[in-house]
Amino acid sequence: MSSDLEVLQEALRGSGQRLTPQRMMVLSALAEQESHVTAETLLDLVRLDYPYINLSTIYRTLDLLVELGLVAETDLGGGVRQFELVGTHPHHHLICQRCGQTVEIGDDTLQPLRDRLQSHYGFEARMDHFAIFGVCKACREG
Amino acid sequence: MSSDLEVLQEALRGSGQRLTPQRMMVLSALAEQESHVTAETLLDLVRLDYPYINLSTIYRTLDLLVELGLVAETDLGGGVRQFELVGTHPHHHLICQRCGQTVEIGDDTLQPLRDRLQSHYGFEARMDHFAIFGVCKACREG
DNA sequence: CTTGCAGCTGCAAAGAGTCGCAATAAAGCG
DNA sequence: CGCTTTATTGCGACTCTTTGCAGCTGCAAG
Repeated sequence: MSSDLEVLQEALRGSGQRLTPQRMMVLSALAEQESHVTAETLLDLVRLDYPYINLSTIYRTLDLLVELGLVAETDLGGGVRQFELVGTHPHHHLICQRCGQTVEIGDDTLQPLRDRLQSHYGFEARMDHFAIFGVCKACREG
Repeated sequence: MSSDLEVLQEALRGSGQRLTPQRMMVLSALAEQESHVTAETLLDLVRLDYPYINLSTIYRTLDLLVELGLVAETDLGGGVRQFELVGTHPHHHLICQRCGQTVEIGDDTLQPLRDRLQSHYGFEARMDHFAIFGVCKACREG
């Protein structure tokens, strides 16, 4: 299915931006991933097809996709940012600061907060992929 | 008031760590600030008293203080991290991705989410200073 | 008061991400 | 199909932050 590419094309056209081979390759590499990827990983993946692509192009493309709401970015705590296509499987992470374990939670958990921000502040929160740090049950009891 | 130092001393003793002049200077510089500061700013402040302190000491001290829950760190989006003493004035930020404006919201807004994470997942979320990105009312209507 | 040893500090160098700029190449147009 | 405009690319330099290491120091036991 090429709907991702179509969405990209649409989004780019809408804001007067260009559909370049590099952008298509980045998006296609993203679409192949099951889970989060780093910029470095994407660089390697795209270089399989096109060895001349530059890391800053990857970053700029990712920034653009994030801005368009097509990609979610998250810092899961390791000092490296993770990127992921939005919409396929909306979720968030609880990260234990003691043991480092991460638990995935559904997007519906954040809906009440979203609603509240909307009604109280008129703010449309874009929480596509949140990382919430804290202490897990096991570590608190141990 | 020296309660910050007492808290620090207590916390350090508990985990077998040391109370060094550098750490005291960093904490004291933090305590003088009204609002967020960057590591670089802290470096300048501490160097007023002790010109030999190293930037990595600042970062390591901040990491430690964050781990102990005394300091909150936030990336407000500018690529530079902001640090702030916890407890004085718990708050969070809504940041508009269009116009860049930030709005401060009270900590109580996040309490329902905290409660939910606690009851559903046994997870004690540490959301000391959140940055929530999205689109503000003005930008959505304009 | 001295000593031993974690735990710190400062330094230098590596990682991660960003920026400015000249060259390139999409898209639209005739 | 070639031309023009202008966004985008690739590159190198730069910023912010982390890490490895060698030497130093707080602190508690002797």
